[in-house]
This record gives sequence, C-alpha cells and structure tokens, in this order.
Amino acid sequence: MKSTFPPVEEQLARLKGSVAPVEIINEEELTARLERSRAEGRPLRVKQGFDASAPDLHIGHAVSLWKLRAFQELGHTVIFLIGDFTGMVGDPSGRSKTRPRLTREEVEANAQTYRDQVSRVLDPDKIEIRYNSEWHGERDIYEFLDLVSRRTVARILERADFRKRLQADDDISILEFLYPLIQAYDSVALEADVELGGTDQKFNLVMTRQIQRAYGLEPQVLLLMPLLRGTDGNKKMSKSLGNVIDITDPPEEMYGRVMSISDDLIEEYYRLTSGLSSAEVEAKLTGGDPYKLKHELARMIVARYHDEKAAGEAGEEFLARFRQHEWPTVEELIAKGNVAKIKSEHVWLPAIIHEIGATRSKGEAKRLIAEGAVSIDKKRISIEDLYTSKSEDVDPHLSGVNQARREIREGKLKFPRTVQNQTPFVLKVGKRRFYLIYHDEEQLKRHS
RNA sequence: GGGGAGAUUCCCGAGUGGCCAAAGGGAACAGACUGUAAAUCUGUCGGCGUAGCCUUCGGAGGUUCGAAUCCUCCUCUCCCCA
Repeated sequence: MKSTFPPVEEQLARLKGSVAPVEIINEEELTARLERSRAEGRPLRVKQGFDASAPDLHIGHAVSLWKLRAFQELGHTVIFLIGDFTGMVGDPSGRSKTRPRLTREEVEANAQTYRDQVSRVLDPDKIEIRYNSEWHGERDIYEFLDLVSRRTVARILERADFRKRLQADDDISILEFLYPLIQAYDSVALEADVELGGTDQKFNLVMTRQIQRAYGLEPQVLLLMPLLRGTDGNKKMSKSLGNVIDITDPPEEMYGRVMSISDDLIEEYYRLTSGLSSAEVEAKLTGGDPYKLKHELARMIVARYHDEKAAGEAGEEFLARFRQHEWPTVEELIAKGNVAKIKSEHVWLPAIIHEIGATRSKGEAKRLIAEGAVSIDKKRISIEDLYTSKSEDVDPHLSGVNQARREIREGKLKFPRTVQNQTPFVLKVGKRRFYLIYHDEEQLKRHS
C-alpha cells in the first residue's frame, strides 16, 4: 500500500525550517528524492548513527532528533542506528585508544535507554532501531578488504584533523584510518536515502556518499546539523566535559543548567534548543535582558522535555533556592534520592564526605572544608571543627596504630573529631551539592 | 632493515644524581563578588588522621648512601633513509 506525502515544496520548507541544517549535501538531490518518494508513495529512509557506549542523549543531540521528528511527521521512516560494532572497535577521535568491549546485554540495555530517551522527541512506534554489528559482525576478511580497497589513503588524508595530526607528528592508528570506511558501509547496508549528523561528522558522512557510489548505490543526502556548545560556552556539549544538559535531566536540574550557561550562548541556545522559529528568536532577543531571557529559555526547554507545569515549578524552585539561598528540605532530598547512609554517627567528617562519593579522597574533602565549601545544616564547617583535644570525641574507627599515637599526644595536640551533629543532617558540599546524611532507617521513615 | 628523537602527575610542558610530590601554563574545584553568567581577585589541585610517612615520572632489572635524572634489556610513538 502506498503512502501519501505533502507536496515537496512544503516538505522542503519544513525540513529547512526551525533549526536549519548548516549544510545540505545536496539540495537538488534532496528535492529529487522527495519528488520520487511522493510519486512512488515510498517513504524515505532517514538515518542517524549513535554511539552505543555512551547512551545519554543531551539537548545537543536533540537538535537533530527534532529534525528527525520532522521527517517522521512528514511520513518518512526514521532509522536509529546504534553503532555497537564500531563502538567496540574504537574511537575515531584519537582520544581514547580502545573502548571496553560491550557485551550483548550492555548493548541491549543501552538500546533500551536510547529508546526511552528518544521517545521524548520522536514517535517510538515509528522508529527502526538497527545495530551495525548486524552486518559488520558477520563480515569475513575478504569482504572487509573489498570495502577497504575502494578508497585511497589520499582520500582519507583529506580529513583536516588527520592532516593536522600528521603535521604535528602525532600518532594516528590504522584503526582510525579505517573507521570512516567501516562507518560508511552502514549506509550501504541500510540503503539510506538521507543521513543526519553534526557538522563535525562532515568528513565521515561525505565518505558514506563515496562508498555508496563505489557500491553502485545512489549516494545519500546529508543534512549537517549545527553543534551545540556546552554550558561552559567553550567546547561542544559532551558528557566527558561535564557541560551537558541531558534530555532526561529532571526539571529543576535542567532549569538550573540552562541558567548556568554563559551569556554568549543565549542566542545560540535560543536558536538551537528552544524550538522557536528564527523570526521568533529574532524578536525575543532584541533588547532582552540576559537574565530574563535565560529564565524564559529555561522554562521553554523544560517544557519541551517535561511539561509546562514542571517548568513552572522548576522556575519557582530555582528562584527560591538561588535567589533566597534556601536549602532543599529533607523531604525534597529524599524525593530526589540525594540520601546517604553512614555506618556510625562517630565518623570523621572528611571520611563521610569521601564515603558518600562527593570527593575522590579524604584529602580533597579536607581541602574543601578548609576552603569553606562545606556546611552542615546551614552552618559552615571550618577546619578547626574537625579536631578536638578531648579523646571521647575522637572517631573510634581510627584504629590501633593510631591509638598509640593518640595517647602520646593526648592533652597536647588535637585529634580528628567525629561529627557533632545528630543525624539526620543536611550536608552541603561545594556550590550545589546537597546530601541528606542519616544513620538509621527510622530517622528517614519519620520524614517519608 | 639502517640512523636519529622521544615517553614526566587530567592535558601541554620544565626538570639530566640529593634542595623533586616534581617549575610554568591550561583545565578543574573552592571562596569573595554576582544573575548558579562572564570578568576579576584569592586559594586548592597524588594518598594517607595535623606529623612525617607511603606511592608516582612508559615497563623490568641494575649502579649508588641516594635515581624522573646514570647503565642494560623490553614496549610504544615520531622523523629521516631503504
């Protein structure tokens, strides 16, 4: 049975609207494909690849997800390709050498989380999820060499990044060289008509076109989408750089993260993440006060991935928390799961901070305390608070070896002192990390 | 296959026998100031209970009272030649 599609003009307008692709390679081909699809009643196969080993999608990824959604709404087929095979062999950026091999179960678990996340933007019933191990996993070396033989080194060296590293005498592994080819084959296997990707993927995506031609297929159309910079305003949004806003972040978190973007990013975020048309963005931005603009943006973004109500509440909470410097209540911390149990009430504070995972070492915890970054129940802890000259306050977990020393110094020097507060108490570490520390379950139950 | 250069703490990079847990810069973190922004200033930035002690300078041995620094072998990277 044949599907019907809107007129090509209308489709094109839709695909180029809202967040426009930075580049379409190329537009005539896209028009031609759309026309043919309409004439034949055959939906286009629109593909985007995702990394199987990093299954958290952020609002930068969402830029192209929304574009995929436009395709979906126009009646085309969206293929969500999970690069489980390529994820297993390595990383093309040259940063990390080899990634840990993913097991079948991990891949499936990641695929499931992808599906959940993607459904916040796309219609989950209309996604074809595929894995590139389907074809690469089966491949023998002859087929592989056949693929490799279709390109030359010079072609690969066209990539600016390789040229640069070559000039800088940096190393490039052969695997990295092969990576674009392996990836390119995915589009051959999927018979993709269109592929979406970030502009940073341009080289790899152009390679897919060349490889498709080499296999006698019509090259796919590329929609290169703009990259969103991370909340720090310097680098691209990336989990490893810690400057992300995940599409699954809870409302308050999301709101707060939007508020923390640098001012230079306001326009970029409005354009790429708000869902407004460029005319609307234009209108908003002229003469707007950055602080207000950010609030408005935060509200829109939260509403997009949660709903209006959540966005409103997140906004109010934000104001309460950060304008009036309120601490979250015990109930809120419990609700969010920012709760940590300690073994005993008699534990040295840096040990607690370390134990709950707020710092990488006790030394770091101590440093933070010295810097005035740690508070308990709204009272700032100073380094002196950590020590006592009364041995009954000493952390009893500090064992035998130290016991002797402790005795020697009794009366003269100071010892680590256990937390003086009754549990449960609220511990603040750094600017925005709060933990409810408790010792026995009963204490918690009283609150929930 | 031959010749040369190199591997330092998250990154870049100094250090060529004790003064080195290792300069400097970047990143990061914290405090002050603020709008959870930027800029700025200040501080921190291997691990331990403040003390000294432990572990770290590609890997394994060795020389030495003492090694990131010297020697041997190994691994890896880059350059030039074939």
